[in-house]
Amino acid sequence: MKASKRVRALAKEVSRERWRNEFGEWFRDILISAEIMDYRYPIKGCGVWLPYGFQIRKNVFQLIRNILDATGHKEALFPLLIPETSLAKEAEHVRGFEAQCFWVTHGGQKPLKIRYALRPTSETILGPMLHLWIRAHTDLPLKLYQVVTVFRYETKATRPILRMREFDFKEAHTAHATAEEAEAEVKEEIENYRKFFDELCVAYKISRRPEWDKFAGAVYTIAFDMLCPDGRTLQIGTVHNLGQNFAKAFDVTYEKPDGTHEYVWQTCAGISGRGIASVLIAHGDDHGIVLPPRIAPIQIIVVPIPYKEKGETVNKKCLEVVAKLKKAGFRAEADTREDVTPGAKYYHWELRGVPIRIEIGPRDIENNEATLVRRDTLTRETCKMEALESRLRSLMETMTREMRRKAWEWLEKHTFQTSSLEEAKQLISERAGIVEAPWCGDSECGQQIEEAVDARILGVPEETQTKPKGKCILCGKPAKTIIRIAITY
RNA sequence: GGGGUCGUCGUCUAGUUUGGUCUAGGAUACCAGCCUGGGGCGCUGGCGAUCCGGGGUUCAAAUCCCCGCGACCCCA
Repeated sequence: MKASKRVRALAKEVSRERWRNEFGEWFRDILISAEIMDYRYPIKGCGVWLPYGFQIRKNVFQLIRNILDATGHKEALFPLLIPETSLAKEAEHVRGFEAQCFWVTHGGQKPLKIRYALRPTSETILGPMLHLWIRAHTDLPLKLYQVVTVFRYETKATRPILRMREFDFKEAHTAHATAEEAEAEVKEEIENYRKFFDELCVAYKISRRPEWDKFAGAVYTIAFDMLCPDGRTLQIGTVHNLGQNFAKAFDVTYEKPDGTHEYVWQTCAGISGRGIASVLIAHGDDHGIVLPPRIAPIQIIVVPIPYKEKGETVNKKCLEVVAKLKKAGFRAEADTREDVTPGAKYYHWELRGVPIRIEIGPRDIENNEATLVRRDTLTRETCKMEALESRLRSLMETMTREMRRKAWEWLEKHTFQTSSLEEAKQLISERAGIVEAPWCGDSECGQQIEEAVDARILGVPEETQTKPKGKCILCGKPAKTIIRIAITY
């Protein structure tokens, strides 16, 4: 057992056997052992973000905040409670959400006259306020976002981070004067999310969800999906064009320059804690998680390799290096625990995904060097002390680039094109990944495809304009589009 | 919505079929000390479980029955 572990550790390719073959268990274990989330809270679907996980989460939040700020979105904070009367205003919306709401029914001992829902999403919270705030075209566009937790009463398959009853939500809400502006905003949100996931080095497919699977109350829904190692996809971000549906429900109108009035055009977009999960999943291996330097709470861990009487010198050197790196803007720390061997420290920090490890021992000091180890490849190199900072900077860039490339390669390798229903079925049953096939565009037919292959239709590719060749995979009529099919989380 | 499997130290697990030998065993983690130190070192000692919660059957329940909570899987 120990021998095989050692061999694995020193092998050229970092092992991903468990990551691939026992993904569910791998993910669960990693959350606890890497100290990201403790899911043992006594309510189903609720978990505790542990300090290390919370720090990752914080860095991811900062990333999305920066991106939204840069496109003129203003952060705000709306209330948690929704009066039932508000939730009920948009017919489709309430139909989609009322069954998954937690309801506040009492104040103290007294039953409430009007029940309150804990927000499952916030469109109907914005509604009454937009009605008050928006008077004229000069008030538009209005671009807001908030970072909150939302609540959905999942009855069955809850999973840590992937499907929780309480989960964090970075939701953007916008209102515009024209349909065209709303449409442009949707494009902008998609670009924002691209940037976001590119920074996280996560690979994704962007699909226009089919009619029967769009957001309740939206005109259309664009979704980002990633592929998990077990061949199932995970929805990690959505952008919705709401048209005037909510504006009509909440009577949100504005005065045009010519004095007439019109309902506003709205969009909304959201990314949940799954955004964090996507990073953990995309880059994981049998040693643990691998964090892109951009979001790693600790970017560099310095491990002293003390030898008997030289222990003092080595530790001193390590602390010196850390101080220097901190000054240079790196998030660096030294692991000077005395009762833990260097090897144990390697495993400890690899599990937690620290991008770069620096080892400093007597040999390094003698040569005025440090030994650097990359977390993604576990490859070693030595570096002269005076070149350390620039080398670390370039290493981090290289790592980020290669992690991104590796993730995309993996996604593409598990995306299949076929025009045969049998083959699609086969691929899906093998959990091979995402299947792309020609489709006639008919909803009825689409839902029959879902049944036939026993999987979900993610939708029509949004990022490419691939012309479909041939006939619909099911009914044989001329194909109008490509659809993506996969087993989903 | 329907069906199934399961719940034992922090974690993983033995014991449950056939109630008594369980004062619940092991591994790992944790704590103390010694020894080490370029990939999970070793040794010694220690802490740690009213067996998910509640009720029932029985002389006797981790073990059988019922309800609840929670986890996992399959089907719709």
